[in-house]
Amino acid sequence: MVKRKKFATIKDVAEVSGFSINTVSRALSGRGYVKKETKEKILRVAAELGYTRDCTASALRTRKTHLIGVVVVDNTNPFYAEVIKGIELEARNYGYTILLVNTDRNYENEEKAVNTLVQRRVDGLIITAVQTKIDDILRLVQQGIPNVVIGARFENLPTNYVCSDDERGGYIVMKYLLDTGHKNVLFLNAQKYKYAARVREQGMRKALNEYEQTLENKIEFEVIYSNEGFENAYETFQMFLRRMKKEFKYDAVVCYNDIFAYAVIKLLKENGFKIPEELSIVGFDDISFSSIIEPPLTTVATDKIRLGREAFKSLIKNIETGSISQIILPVELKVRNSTKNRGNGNP
Amino acid sequence: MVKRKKFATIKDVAEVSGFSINTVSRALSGRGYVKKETKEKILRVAAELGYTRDCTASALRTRKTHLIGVVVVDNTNPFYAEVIKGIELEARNYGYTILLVNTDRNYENEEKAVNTLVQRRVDGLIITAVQTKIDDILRLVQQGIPNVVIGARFENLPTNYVCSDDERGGYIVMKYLLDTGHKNVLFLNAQKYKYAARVREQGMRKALNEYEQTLENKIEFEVIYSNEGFENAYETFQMFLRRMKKEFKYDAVVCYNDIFAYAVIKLLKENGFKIPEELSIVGFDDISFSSIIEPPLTTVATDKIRLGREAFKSLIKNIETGSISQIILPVELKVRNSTKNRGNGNP
DNA sequence: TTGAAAGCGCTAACAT
DNA sequence: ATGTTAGCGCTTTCAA
Repeated sequence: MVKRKKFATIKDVAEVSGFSINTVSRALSGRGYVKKETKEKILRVAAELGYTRDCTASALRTRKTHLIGVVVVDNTNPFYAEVIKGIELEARNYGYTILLVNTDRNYENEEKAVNTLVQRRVDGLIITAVQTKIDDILRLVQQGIPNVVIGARFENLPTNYVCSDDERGGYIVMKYLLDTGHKNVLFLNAQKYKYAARVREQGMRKALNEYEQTLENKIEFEVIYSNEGFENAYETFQMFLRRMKKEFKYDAVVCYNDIFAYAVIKLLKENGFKIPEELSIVGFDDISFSSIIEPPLTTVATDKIRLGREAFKSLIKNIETGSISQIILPVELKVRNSTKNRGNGNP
Repeated sequence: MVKRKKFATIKDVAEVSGFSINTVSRALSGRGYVKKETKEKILRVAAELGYTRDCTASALRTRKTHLIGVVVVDNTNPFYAEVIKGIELEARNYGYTILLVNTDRNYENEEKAVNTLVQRRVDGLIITAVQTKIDDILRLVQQGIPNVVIGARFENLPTNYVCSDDERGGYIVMKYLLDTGHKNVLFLNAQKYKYAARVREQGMRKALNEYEQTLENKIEFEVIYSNEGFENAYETFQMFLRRMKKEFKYDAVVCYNDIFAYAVIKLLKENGFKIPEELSIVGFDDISFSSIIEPPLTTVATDKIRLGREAFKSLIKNIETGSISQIILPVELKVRNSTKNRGNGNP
């Protein structure tokens, strides 16, 4: 085995170069005055010795680790994967490195994650919360530890958050469906403890109300709820289909996210439904597979990389200036082939 | 703004509890002798003061950060996403936290990533290498910094690696196609600087040779190469199709990975081919969408979460004992609906 | 069973 | 422009 070599320290560099520890420190960090030739010599010696700064030491001294904690429900979920990518990209730009922890949708894990990250003295945290409980986040706020929550809003709290405009997302989906002549809409939503689940439904109902008031037109709208994940959605929708038997009357199924939509599409195909001929399917998130699946999925898109970048920028601003930012990113309906115009809509 | 509170230190706990710093340290870390009542009192005081251990300080003193660096080409790639998940899961079990850095398939980024992680004094690194150049990894080995490479083998070097049995993967794919009566096989491979690209092709050729020797049966086998990613594969295959025009004669297209396969399926569908009626498609990796895409994709599966876990365990073993492990995980052909038996095969 | 003191590698205040 | 010194919060001898 190759024995791990001890790293050279600034002390070593000082001894070899003949300057003091302090001068070496200033030369290497670029802070403070050093004569040009001195600096050159020090840098040369440092290179010879294979010196690399020890971040653990400078972190202890300066109380800045340049580390940020990223707590996420599941990094394999394509939505979070892109958010993480955005965070990491921006963090790297700013000289930060991210500590990644998954919670597997479990609040206890989330709490543990936050605790270990605090122990590690991260400069701040970005959290996509499980949302069944938020005590851990409240505690962070109370302790004054910089943090940004992604995908949920705490309306009355002075906390940073970044999320997409989910109410508008729900609104534009419903409006689009009504405008294209759909009369029977089913919403396969996620559980309501999720912020996005609540407001997407709100947005849809808002569009529905507006439409019904202007047109005196009766629309069927039903909502069912599923736990997260392809399997759960598949099972929930399968049960629903069975209960409906032949009386399945919907001409559109809106799904809480694209993964739900994949489950719905799969089941409907298996049951002989033609999409979009017989009914339309809509998702949320526009994850990358949605454009290559069959049929390509109509969905409400958010720029997930941007979501991540904004979250990081919001965090860094909070770290540096203490200012709070609450950011809502725009959404956009991507109309693809899983929906079609059924005529006779709102002109 | 809520001012960030200074964290309580063991010194604070010592003063309040009336014991020495050292005793407090032992009580809190669990190392060394402390009387039961003393310990209880100390723990109580620590809790009152909201004490949390400062990892940056203990890392400096003990030279163990309990941090590991994970360098990955792109965390949004479903393959790597699962590998990361496996690493993170196992790391969390062992009290380690992962630092994640993307390289965007760029060697310079990989080198920078390795350098910053070394500066941060991670206890070890897990790297899915870009593979255009491996100097950075050689340097790690030479410096005696524990590391594990995922997905590539350095045959003559005493380095840790974990990969799947790609040669066998190629072999079983080709064997399966021949056994099910395919006569014209196209392989849309990745560029050959990739280890997996080379050995998958080798495995396929091996099966081909065995078959031709026993049966005196002539099989057409052609290989084309694409850069990584859906778009590149799409473009490469599109060019190929155009060049072929109407003379596209293959009854099977094997793809370097599932993402390539999605591109191929999309293009073939767009050009009116029926899958699997007219030709079979096979991928590698079995990422989660492969079972829900249309048609469900036949592919060579590896347990990616396990790949990640094994990588971490290999790393930790190397850190603790210095032993080298080279692990090759089994592969399995998942036959789904993108392939079919064309009869007249090897009985 | 507990305490005193040194020191990990770095930075920052102050002195020269 | 450079050096001296103290100290970040913890662990680790060693001594009591």
